[in-house]
Amino acid sequence: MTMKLDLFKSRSDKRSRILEATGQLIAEQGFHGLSMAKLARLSGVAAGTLYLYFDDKDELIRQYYDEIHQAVAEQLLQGFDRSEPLFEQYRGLWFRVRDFLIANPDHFSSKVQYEHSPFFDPLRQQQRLEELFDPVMAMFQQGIEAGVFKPLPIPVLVTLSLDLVPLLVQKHLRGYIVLDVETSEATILACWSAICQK
Amino acid sequence: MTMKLDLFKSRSDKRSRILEATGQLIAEQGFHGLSMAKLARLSGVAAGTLYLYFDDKDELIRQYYDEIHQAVAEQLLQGFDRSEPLFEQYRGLWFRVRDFLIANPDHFSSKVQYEHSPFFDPLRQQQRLEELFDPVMAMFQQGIEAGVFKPLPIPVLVTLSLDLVPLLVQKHLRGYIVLDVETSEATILACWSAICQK
Amino acid sequence: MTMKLDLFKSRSDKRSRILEATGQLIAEQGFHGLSMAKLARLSGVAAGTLYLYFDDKDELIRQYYDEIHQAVAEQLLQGFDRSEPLFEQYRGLWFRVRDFLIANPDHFSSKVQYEHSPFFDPLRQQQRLEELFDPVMAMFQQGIEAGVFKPLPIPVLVTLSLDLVPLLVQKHLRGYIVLDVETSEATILACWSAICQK
Amino acid sequence: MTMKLDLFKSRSDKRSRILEATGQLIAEQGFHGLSMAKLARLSGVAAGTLYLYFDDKDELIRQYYDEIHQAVAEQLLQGFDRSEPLFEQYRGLWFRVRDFLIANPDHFSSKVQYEHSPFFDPLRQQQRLEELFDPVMAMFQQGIEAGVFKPLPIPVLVTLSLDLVPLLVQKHLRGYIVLDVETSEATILACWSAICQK
DNA sequence: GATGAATGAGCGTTCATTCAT
DNA sequence: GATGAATGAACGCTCATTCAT
Repeated sequence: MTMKLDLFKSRSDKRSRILEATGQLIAEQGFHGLSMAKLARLSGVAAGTLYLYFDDKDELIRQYYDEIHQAVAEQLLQGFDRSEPLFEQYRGLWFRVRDFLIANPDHFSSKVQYEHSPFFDPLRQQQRLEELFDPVMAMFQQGIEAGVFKPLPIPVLVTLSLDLVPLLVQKHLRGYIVLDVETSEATILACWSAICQK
Repeated sequence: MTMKLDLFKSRSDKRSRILEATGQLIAEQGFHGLSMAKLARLSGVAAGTLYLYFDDKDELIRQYYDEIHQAVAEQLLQGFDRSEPLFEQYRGLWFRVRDFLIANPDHFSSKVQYEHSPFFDPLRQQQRLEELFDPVMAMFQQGIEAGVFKPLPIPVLVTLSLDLVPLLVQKHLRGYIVLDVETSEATILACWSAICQK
Repeated sequence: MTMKLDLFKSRSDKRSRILEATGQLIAEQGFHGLSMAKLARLSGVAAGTLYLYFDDKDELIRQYYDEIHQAVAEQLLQGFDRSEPLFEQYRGLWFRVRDFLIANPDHFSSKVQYEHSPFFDPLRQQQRLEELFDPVMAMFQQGIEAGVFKPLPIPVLVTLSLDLVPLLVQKHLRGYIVLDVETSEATILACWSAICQK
Repeated sequence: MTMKLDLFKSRSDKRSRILEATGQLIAEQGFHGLSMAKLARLSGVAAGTLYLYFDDKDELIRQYYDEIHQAVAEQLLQGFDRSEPLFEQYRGLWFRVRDFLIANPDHFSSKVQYEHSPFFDPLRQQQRLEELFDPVMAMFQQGIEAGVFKPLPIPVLVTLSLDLVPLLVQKHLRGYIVLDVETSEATILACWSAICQK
């Protein structure tokens, strides 16, 4: 099973090719290197055609990240089994996030740039994330209700356990740490201590 | 005592005004909205004058963030007392970071945009941060040697305890959570569990 | 039959207009006065449009002079008949150069400015000239082999006979001399003495 | 005896330094690379000071070339002996021009750029040249009157004999020909044939 | 006389977007 | 639907010149 993303295989062929080229361009040249002209060339589509499928650059980028997030969520939740013990659910998710980010090293940077660009609407994003990751929210809810997790707001619990994985992977990719399985397991336990009662 | 930054009050007056305007422009329009022409207008300075004080846009941005980081480090470390008990040192720092980010709500976004821009040099940054926050590194080192903290790499301990503060403040500012003193204290304890042995 | 150049009448209409405006601008304001903004205005074209037809200013200038040189060569060699006696070939060419330079008084100055500008590549130019003026080179070769011309390097013979025409026309245009037919005929004979044996 | 120019050793020290730096800058970076800021730096003088000695850039350049031409004329006429036979006078001058241009390979290019720049006033130049090279004009006049030279206008005779030296040296420096003593002597004789009766 | 900080018009170039075909 | 030529405002940057000190 690969963690590499394979996307955009639906709807209009042109639309898919454009979004695919968007990803490729961002990966190769960074968020700032995304110009409509380059995008048209790489998509094999005329410049004007971009505007048949997307209102403007903003919309294109928004839709690109919407689809990315959708796909990422599906991939991360594949194998997420709510019937497992809480710790197993959490630990599995932690590893899937780690593996995905290591397999897609540009993803996090690209996402961060998007989230701090003028295109980004934080409220819209929050709603989508809650929908996409509803099972994860449910897991935290269950843990609180069962008295296993501390009675902190769920977003705090998420930060204490999952939000730091991208930060750790980034340090790993830059060579500041080595996030091997052993270190990961220790960190997972550390986070588990953070969110659990007692 | 205010946590609001008051910077650039040294060297040439023009240079200060330019750097101040840089901060204002990034806060108002985002990193992408920083153009030399706008900057000149807001500084009340001619376009060419910018180049008397900075070699080019790269240099200007680099120097802007160098000064910002210097000032932030000084402010965060003010009152950081290595003779206090470990927990007190850590807790005090946690609160100062929180208070600073709440008082300077654009700081984190601006920093993140910079760090994912083509101007950014991660190696140089890493070195500077270790110098600026040397006492904090020493605190973690001491905690490990005393057997209080888990024997994890220091960058991991940093992530588990301090790197999440910006994420939490961001959620606070967006209204997903309320990071009041009570929640903060609970979170501080949670992080403390994460990094401590046992 | 006019000696005035009529160029750029092929390919895209816009491209022609740009090159025509280039010539006009150089004639009116000199090589140094050629800016892309002025060029766009005079061409009746938007600034960005220039870059649809030419990669950058260098390329535009290079292509402008390539086309000019091509057209000039064609015009100067029109009626150049290798079957005529050597003297007739040479004399005819001399007059066509004179007439052309008088009809296009800015041509020489423009050419000289180009050849001393940073855009200019002397090697490339030399090759092109030898190709364009191949029949003239052949004429000199033939003269040497027939023992009519002195056994000097061809470029020296060219200088002794043809390179001075622009200098003379320049003096004529500035009013230092009057290069009428009589003076021309005398000068042609003088040059002929210079290059011929005995 | 060197043919290298040593100039500007008179009048105000600052003025000399500025003109010296002008020559150095043109030699190193070409005519186009001459900016007032660089010139000030290289002269060791403040930008504003340039305008104490010269009205503007035009004037500075004009005065620079005036002094250059003066010095060049003096150097070329050193040893020019009107009492020698005509051919010896002419031959000696030819060689001094050749040697000077080879020793100062940038001189010709710089002069040509100047003469085709907007700073240049051809009438003024013509008058100065006739004054500076008065003995040479006299030589040609004498040759005509003695019936040795063809009764052509003097500027034509100058072109036929001396104006081509720079062209030949340029071809020499670019490697198209080798202007050694032998070739020079042959060319001198060729030019002599061009200007002499018979 | 001498300074050098300051100016601002101008430079070559890019790019999101439009629209006639 | 699809094209791609065309736009023109905006970009980062340079430079001859001025003027308060």
